[in-house]
Amino acid sequence: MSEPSTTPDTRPVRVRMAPSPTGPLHIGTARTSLYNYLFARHVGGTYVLRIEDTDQARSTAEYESDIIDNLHWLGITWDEGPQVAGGDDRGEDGPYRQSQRWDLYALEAQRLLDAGLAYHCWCTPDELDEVRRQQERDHQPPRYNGRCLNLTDADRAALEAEGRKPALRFRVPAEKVTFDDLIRGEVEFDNSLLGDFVIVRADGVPLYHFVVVVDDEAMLISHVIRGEDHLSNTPKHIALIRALGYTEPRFGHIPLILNSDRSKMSKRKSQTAITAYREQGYLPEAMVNFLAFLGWSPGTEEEIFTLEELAARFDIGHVHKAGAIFDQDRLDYLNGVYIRHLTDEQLALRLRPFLPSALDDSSVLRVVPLVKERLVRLADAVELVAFLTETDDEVASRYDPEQLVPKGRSAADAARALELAVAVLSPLTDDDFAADVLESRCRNAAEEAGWKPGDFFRPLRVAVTGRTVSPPLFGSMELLGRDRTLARLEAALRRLGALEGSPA
RNA sequence: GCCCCCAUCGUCUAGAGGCCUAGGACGCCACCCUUUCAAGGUGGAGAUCACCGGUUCGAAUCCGGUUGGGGGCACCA
Repeated sequence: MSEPSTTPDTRPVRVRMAPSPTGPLHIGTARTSLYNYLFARHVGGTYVLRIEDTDQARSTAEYESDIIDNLHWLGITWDEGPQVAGGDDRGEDGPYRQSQRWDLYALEAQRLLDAGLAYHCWCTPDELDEVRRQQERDHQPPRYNGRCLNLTDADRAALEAEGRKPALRFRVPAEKVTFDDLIRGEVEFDNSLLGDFVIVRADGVPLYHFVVVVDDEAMLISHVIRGEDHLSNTPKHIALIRALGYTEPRFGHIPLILNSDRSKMSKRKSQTAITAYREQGYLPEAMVNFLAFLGWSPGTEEEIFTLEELAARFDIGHVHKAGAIFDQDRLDYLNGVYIRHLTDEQLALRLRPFLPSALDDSSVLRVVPLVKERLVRLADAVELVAFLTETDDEVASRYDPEQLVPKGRSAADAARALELAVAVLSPLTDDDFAADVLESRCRNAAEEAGWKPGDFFRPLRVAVTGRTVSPPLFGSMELLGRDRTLARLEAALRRLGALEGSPA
């Protein structure tokens, strides 16, 4: 087994995140980005963002924007790459989109070809498929059989004459490869099991395993921190690094985020797009805190950390080896914690985009104290305050005698409670219509009627909000205002009256 | 199939040979508070540290094997 020609650790710390814009920012990519960010910030290194868009057929500008926007949303910033700090591309080693770096790849591919370390391959997909199937039948590792390695010049000329374009295959040295993973320690692979792999497609497009190695060298990356799904690909990269005479970076493979069935987290089984969580009103602070703890902990019992605190504490050596299931309940809990930590003004600002524009800014601010302790996600506020923007008729259409009437009471009882409420509230002016006044009047009325407050309030709540679950009743009435509150109480009363008039 | 990685309550985790009759948090259950729902408070159930062997005076922690799970093996990334 051969040793790398250059020692790692001689470079200043530079890490990179290399998302592929073939889909919206994925939870797993976000977490890998976060760990790279924390690692870089912890040691004062440089963080590079590189867009891996060699697969032009699947990459789109929309996905690239989604990835960049959501990374920004999470608070993750990079020193070099596209839209640094939300502005222009910046950095000395750009461009930072692989689709703009093809000259470099072509040059490096030619070097390998000239040195005899790579060769043209004319095999068709069908032929390769057949070989693979045969190998499976023979219980052999599926790998390229080296057919085009032994072509004569005449063979080659004949194939070229047919007008066929060759792919370029890397000639993998049959040797054992060892590396010291930052998280897993010493790992050994036998590259003789690998088979020569394609590094440039027949149409001239360079492939991932090749470009990742070329770019990491060109961008002087010192530590490659990525998902465990790349662990088995690392020996390929190391073989390429050696063939090209590059410096071998340190590798660190972080555990995967898992579906509840412990398979790699996927769109099929989980919600994987960061955007989706953002749209439901998860806070970026909660998301970051949650993601950081999926595979890492500071080794104490503290669990609420800001991004800055995480960067100060983060230690790659404490990252777990085993995968972690994405636990929605825990995310929900953390999100609630972060929502409650916000000031009313901050929460109002965050809630603004989720609430209807019919609710003006000052109303949003007034609504905050009523909903703050009840929110898991920001979007939950929509249903909680819907009674404010719904018309009286819309609310009335929700009235259901089952809900209007408290357990163990009759419709007549419920009507009586509504009548009493109207009686004690209607004398109030609009200015006097404040929660504490409303509450004391209604409590007195309940007491005089011999009702438990909870039972008495039930028909009022349903009348005013159209729902059995609502923000605190009297604060809700205050926000609604005198006239609308009374109109709804009376509408509910009519509903109950109609009920009594009809046969049970 | 081949190669590699992994293994502490349902889940996220603490644990770096004695501090562990295994701690915290989420979730769950009960009670308290209470105008609904939440939030908050108190308490509880929940892990023979996957299994088997070894090393050691002593192992959740070190070693080997077994089992189970996962990942990778593309002219995708």
